Amino acid sequence: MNKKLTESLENYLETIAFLKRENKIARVKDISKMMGVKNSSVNIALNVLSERGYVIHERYGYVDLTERGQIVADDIQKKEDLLFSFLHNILGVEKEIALKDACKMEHTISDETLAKLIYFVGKLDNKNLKEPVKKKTK
Amino acid sequence: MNKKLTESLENYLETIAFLKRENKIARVKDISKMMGVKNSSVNIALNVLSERGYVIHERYGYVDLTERGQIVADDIQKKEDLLFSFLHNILGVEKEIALKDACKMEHTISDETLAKLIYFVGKLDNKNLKEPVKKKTK
DNA sequence: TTAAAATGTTAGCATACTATAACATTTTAA
DNA sequence: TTAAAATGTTATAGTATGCTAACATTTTAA
Repeated sequence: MNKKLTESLENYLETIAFLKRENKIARVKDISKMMGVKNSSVNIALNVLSERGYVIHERYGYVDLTERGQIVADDIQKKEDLLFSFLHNILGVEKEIALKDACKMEHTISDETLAKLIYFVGKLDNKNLKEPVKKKTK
Repeated sequence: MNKKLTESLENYLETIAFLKRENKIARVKDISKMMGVKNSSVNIALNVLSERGYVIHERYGYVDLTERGQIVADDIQKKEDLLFSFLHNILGVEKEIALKDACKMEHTISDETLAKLIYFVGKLDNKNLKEPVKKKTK
């Protein structure tokens, strides 16, 4: 059985995915710097993520995501992007705050809410771009 | 200095406030039952909340909120209500899931996002109730 | 090519939260 | 009014997360 990842572990995956996109590789030091934690904390997290099949990490070597780890990272990134866009572009929340809020919410939002939000955002776009909104008749 | 409360401690305050509203009083057993934890866990949380001035709890007696505790509980409840309403009434997320999501988000949403959401919900209501929406002219 | 610097790892400790089990107090009902 | 039941508390332990300090390895630059 595979327990759900904690928020912290999800953040490690997300960070590793980001570093791989940016630098092609991810190192312990980059991860700790980006996340504001110590190398030792990164190591411990990596051990857990390795055991559970989300990352590959050879001693003193680079850190890589397994397919399973990449899938989780992509999923979270997708949530973050949508939440950030909703908060910033639709609600008008300031960039930094919108990002901070999105980074917390991405770990807790349910698939159902995510789906509804995607639909809602799409509908809003249509309204704004294509036609005036009609009052819904009861 | 007063550190921010953890999500867990905020939940204890929220539950105590709920029980006081419903039953006039809050007891350790009611709290543990509602939160799905053991009495011993409640006790430890109450000790922390007492020390930090959020609750009053005499040994073997009822649990009460200080003014400070009540203010925090009210604040969180306000956030929960707004988030639930947005998720359920506007996005159309099913009741139980909307509540579950709101109960997580209420601990992380920033004041800025909260304010923007209140404004947005108000605007939507106006649109739906008073007049068709005009496309915003650039 | 080797010593210093940079990076990575491990051991031991701290905080937050929850649980179980043993014990204490209060409430209840016979 | 007192024994049983209900409720509350404490001691001890486990999981998750982070830190510092000591140590190991790799990279670098002289």
